[in-house]
Amino acid sequence: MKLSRYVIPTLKEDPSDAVVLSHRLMTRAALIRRESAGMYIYLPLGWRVLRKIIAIVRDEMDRAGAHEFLMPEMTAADLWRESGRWETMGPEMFRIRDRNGLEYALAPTHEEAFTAAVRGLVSSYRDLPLNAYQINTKFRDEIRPRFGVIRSKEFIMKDAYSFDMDEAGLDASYQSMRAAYRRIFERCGLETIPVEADTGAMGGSDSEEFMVASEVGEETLLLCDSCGYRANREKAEYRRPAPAETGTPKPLTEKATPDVKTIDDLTAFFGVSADRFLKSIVYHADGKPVMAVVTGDREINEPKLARAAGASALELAPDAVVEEVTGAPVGFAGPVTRRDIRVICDSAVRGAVNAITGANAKDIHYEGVNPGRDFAIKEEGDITCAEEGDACPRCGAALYAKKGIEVGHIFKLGYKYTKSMGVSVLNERGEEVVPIMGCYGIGVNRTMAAVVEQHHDEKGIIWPPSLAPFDVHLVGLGKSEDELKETGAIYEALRGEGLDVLYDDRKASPGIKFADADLIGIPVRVTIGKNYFRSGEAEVKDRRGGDPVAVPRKDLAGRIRELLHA
RNA sequence: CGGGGUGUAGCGCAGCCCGGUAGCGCGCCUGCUUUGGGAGCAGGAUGUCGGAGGUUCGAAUCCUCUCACCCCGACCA
Repeated sequence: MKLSRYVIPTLKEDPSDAVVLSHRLMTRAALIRRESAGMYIYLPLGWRVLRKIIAIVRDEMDRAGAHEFLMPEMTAADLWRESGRWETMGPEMFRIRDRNGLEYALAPTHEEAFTAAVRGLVSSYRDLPLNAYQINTKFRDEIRPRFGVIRSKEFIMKDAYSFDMDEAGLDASYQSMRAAYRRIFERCGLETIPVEADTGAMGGSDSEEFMVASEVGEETLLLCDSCGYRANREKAEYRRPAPAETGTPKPLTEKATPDVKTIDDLTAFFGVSADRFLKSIVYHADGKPVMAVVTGDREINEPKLARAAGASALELAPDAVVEEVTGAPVGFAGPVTRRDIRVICDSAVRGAVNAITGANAKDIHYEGVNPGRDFAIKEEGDITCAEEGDACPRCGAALYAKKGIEVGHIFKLGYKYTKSMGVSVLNERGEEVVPIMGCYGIGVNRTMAAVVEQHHDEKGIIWPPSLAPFDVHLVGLGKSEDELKETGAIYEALRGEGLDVLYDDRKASPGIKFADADLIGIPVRVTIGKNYFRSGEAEVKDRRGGDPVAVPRKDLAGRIRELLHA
């Protein structure tokens, strides 16, 4: 490709709206342009990279025995009503109507669509296992699109759905996808950390996310180097320390605490550490109020709480609801006073002695609160977040935290969709069996951004050869007609060798050409300039680093190949 | 949705407080000279100052409404 005829509007300055590095570099290197909030144009260069990623994903999925489909993006509302998600998906799902008033969703995911499709395609155990996938656009009305292509309203996802006769089959499908994912990310030059994950709104059991460690990651991972435990903070467990305070129980007393509401206020007011308090927060779990009680030094983990409550939607209750169920303004809630509200306690609450908690009355707290004596613990479980420094649930070593970008997610779905949507096949004995599902996603655009986050320097992107938009960046510095002709001949010769060449044939200064080459980040740069016209040796430079090497023309293609495979 | 902020040339920004013919840098076009790490000189083009309404002799600037976008918090690949 001749650069003078291509569309590569590189930018010298950072775009003002880009805060993360991958977004800045991808915009400056002319891979993407923002179209509007959360929507991006992929320029020819960016689309080439996406296609490389897609090709790797497709190759590995096919190798793992999955079958590629192409599903409609517009999915009929009835499909979603069958699974019950038309009601539960919420505003994240774009909903539209046709001229007759029929309702559709712009698919944010395709469980229903694939389940319905497979329902009509399989009838016998001989048809299973089946793993169906597609590489297609997803639409999500994100609360807040962010970080360029990392979180957008419209993105390309590879989503796969496996159907098996039984759990053993599902496990085999799951493990096969797990292996394929490892290969995919490895081939993309991405170092990923697989972590245990929550299954979220899709519902299911086993679940792993593939994370790319990055400061701009929106996920927090808790990791243990000593035993290899790795989990998303939403899911991470931790070993509880033995209760520190084991004094004798004191009587329950009221204490006036005017305007003392937060744990920070309380530690200052009482002059004791945060773990001495029982923090009581009122949530709405599927619209019903639930009080979560944890020790004051801990953060409530909402996914864990939702699971403990058996709720699919969980959010902080509005202040008015808090006042109604506790009889006090926000800041004075507690589990002691009898109220008609469901209470879920963290497992650390049971060990508390002489704790302090809200008295469900304005400006009053209780001291000397002893669980079991002053209130009954009816429901308890782990509903708090693990923190850096907590003990690993497996080996007890200290966990440490890292930020990560989620690029892939695999999980065992179970029977949720096959049951609700009535999928069944006949087994060997002619009995109806409901298949069990697994579900596997990769964010293609996000993968691209994650690669840029992981592979760059101060000058620009450094593409892994497997994803690079071109193999070689040929910089022509010649001026005379003969020199231009000679450079053009080298360009054609390299193309003839089967290399993808981006030929900078512009009439521009060397500085501009080198700067653009560094910014765009094609793995090998070949310069045809003074040295070549003097000695017949081209300058070959590895974008990853190292000094340029002089290479005779006849050895060029071979040398380039070596670098691409290094 | 709550909190903070920004909309002025393709990009990055100044001008706004204190109203008076819209500017700078980069990029773009023409010519000459240059050119192995973002060249020089000369000339040139480009704006409904986000939109609507208002105040005023006069609005990028003041007022009201509105739209869009960005950043910080609740969702997920």
